[in-house]
Amino acid sequence: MAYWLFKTEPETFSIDDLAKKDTIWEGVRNYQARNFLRDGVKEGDEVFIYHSSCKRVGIAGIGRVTRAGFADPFAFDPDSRYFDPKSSPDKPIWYAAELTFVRRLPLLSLAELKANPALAELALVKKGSRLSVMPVSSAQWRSILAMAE
DNA sequence: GCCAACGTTGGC
DNA sequence: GCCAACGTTGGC
Repeated sequence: MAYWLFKTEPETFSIDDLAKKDTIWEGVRNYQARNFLRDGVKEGDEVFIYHSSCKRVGIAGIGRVTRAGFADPFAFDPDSRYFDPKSSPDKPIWYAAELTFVRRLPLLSLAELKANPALAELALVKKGSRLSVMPVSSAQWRSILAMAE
């Protein structure tokens, strides 16, 4: 089983929303993140949910992948803001995953995460990183969970 | 709201 | 293939 970190703007979709309802993580339109969704993310993997662009940025909880490696259906919907006419069901460009809620964590702020030397290699804390889907090693996962205790 | 960092686009 | 212009992300 692998671990990941997904970013979301809580005003759009938060850990509280995930707690209410399973969701398709759609609208990832960055090729590096797409590659992780297409090739890396598998059913059963666990995911830190990170709240970005808000008052308290940081890791807010955990989800689990219930379905992975399928084409992002929103790319085919002309009415969606994520519509991409270059993507088709035959040759999809964009991929999605489905998540279910596992649990909340006491918010681990970005500042705390940055201050932990064990997380220096985490893409999230690297300067200028804007990846919205990124891998988390099992060692990093354990370090972050330990911070939440 | 500002702006730095990064990704994408398109002219040449 | 280069690179300037533009758009987006995301912390502050």
